[in-house]
Amino acid sequence: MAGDKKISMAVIRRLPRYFRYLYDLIRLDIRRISSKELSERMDITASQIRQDLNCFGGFGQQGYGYNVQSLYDEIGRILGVERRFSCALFGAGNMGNALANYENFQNRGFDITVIFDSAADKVGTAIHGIPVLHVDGMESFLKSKHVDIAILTVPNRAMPDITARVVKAGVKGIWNFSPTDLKLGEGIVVENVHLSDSLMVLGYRLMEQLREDAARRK
Amino acid sequence: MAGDKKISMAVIRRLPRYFRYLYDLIRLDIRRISSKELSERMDITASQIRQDLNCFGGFGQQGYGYNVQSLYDEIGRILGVERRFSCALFGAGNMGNALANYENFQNRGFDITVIFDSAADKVGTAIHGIPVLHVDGMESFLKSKHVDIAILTVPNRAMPDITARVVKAGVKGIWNFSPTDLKLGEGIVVENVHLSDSLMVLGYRLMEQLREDAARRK
DNA sequence: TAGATTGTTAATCGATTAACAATC
DNA sequence: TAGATTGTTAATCGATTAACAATC
Repeated sequence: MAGDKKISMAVIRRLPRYFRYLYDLIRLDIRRISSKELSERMDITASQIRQDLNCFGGFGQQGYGYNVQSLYDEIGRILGVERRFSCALFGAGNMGNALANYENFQNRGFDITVIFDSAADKVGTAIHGIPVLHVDGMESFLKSKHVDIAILTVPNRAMPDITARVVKAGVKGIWNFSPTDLKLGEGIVVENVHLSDSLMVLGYRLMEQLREDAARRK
Repeated sequence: MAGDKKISMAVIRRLPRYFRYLYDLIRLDIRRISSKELSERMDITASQIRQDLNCFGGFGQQGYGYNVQSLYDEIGRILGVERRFSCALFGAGNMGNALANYENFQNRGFDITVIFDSAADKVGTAIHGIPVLHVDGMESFLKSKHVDIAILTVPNRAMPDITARVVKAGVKGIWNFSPTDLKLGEGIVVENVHLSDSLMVLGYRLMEQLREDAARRK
């Protein structure tokens, strides 16, 4: 049922993955798919797929399965790909550069409208056509342009100041690339991309794997 | 007990976070901490902290708590920060550039020893002192230099070819920045960084938040 | 010793999987 | 109609939280 009951984060985090797989199916010109077939492609159980989708509504048809295009559209709608968010990128370093140049965010409804930095040689330039302004002037820009999301790629030491200021200026979402964990009040949504954490987990799992390989060889 | 029973991924993914918080405590010159105090800082339950740590051994002391430095050392050891992995970076685009310039991976024991690309204007140059070689020659390099990890920042269309080749050349871990989900055999460890997925989840949660805000205002 | 806090077992909660009646 | 496959309920599994005896 498409009720209003709270959807669990576990389900939400799987939605973009469904979205990607369905897009692939469309490109392969596959028109319909059963939870069974999809489960084999995605390597999750058919049960989970049906449970997940039924959090949002009955998108399938008994005896038939799911129409690929309409399921894709539905999940896109749930993820809100048609709405647009205005984003400000903080930090014009290497990661900031990479994100500013990444076309894909546009397609997903995220417009990076400004980049803030404090380095004199960067302020006044543009990256991928996006103007780089001095961070001192963020408040008036964020408020007047109604920026929804701050993308943070600033050094750790700058984090407390920057986060406090963007939140005060009305930003509601933060995409955080710094290792700092943000402690913010209610009503601010934070999504972390902790690259070092991810790499360390890879390292742990790799060591574990190598230990297993060694044990098997014995 | 420091047994050999399989540690769950949920626990492993929390380890880098403990590691970061303990490092912060060291810098604050805090010598000991109880699970209660740490739980308040990290916003998780004290019970969970004690359960997590006890997967690996009894690091604390009744009536005292945990010694910050030695707990930091223990978790570092579990995460294997002292071992070194040899990494090859594929793709000298914006993301590749950002990763090549990121000092922090070195500190965590990951050495990027080579960058592979196919663009004539990039091959033969160096990024952050790391040589950019043509991707055609990857096999001999990967094998002779015993590369452990491939960091993939290549376009989607190049993924099937590149992954097949790095695995064949003996790479055991993949840090994947492309939206492609890798389907690999047993024994290859893959850690994904799906930036678009993360951003879409942020978008979903933000819409949800805005709906709640609107409901509250009524 | 008394107080504090761990290590660990038991209880609870939530997420995943299995089963099957409903229905296309 | 018969076969297929969903939507949904029930069972299982695993992770989190609570409780408390052990012990510093």
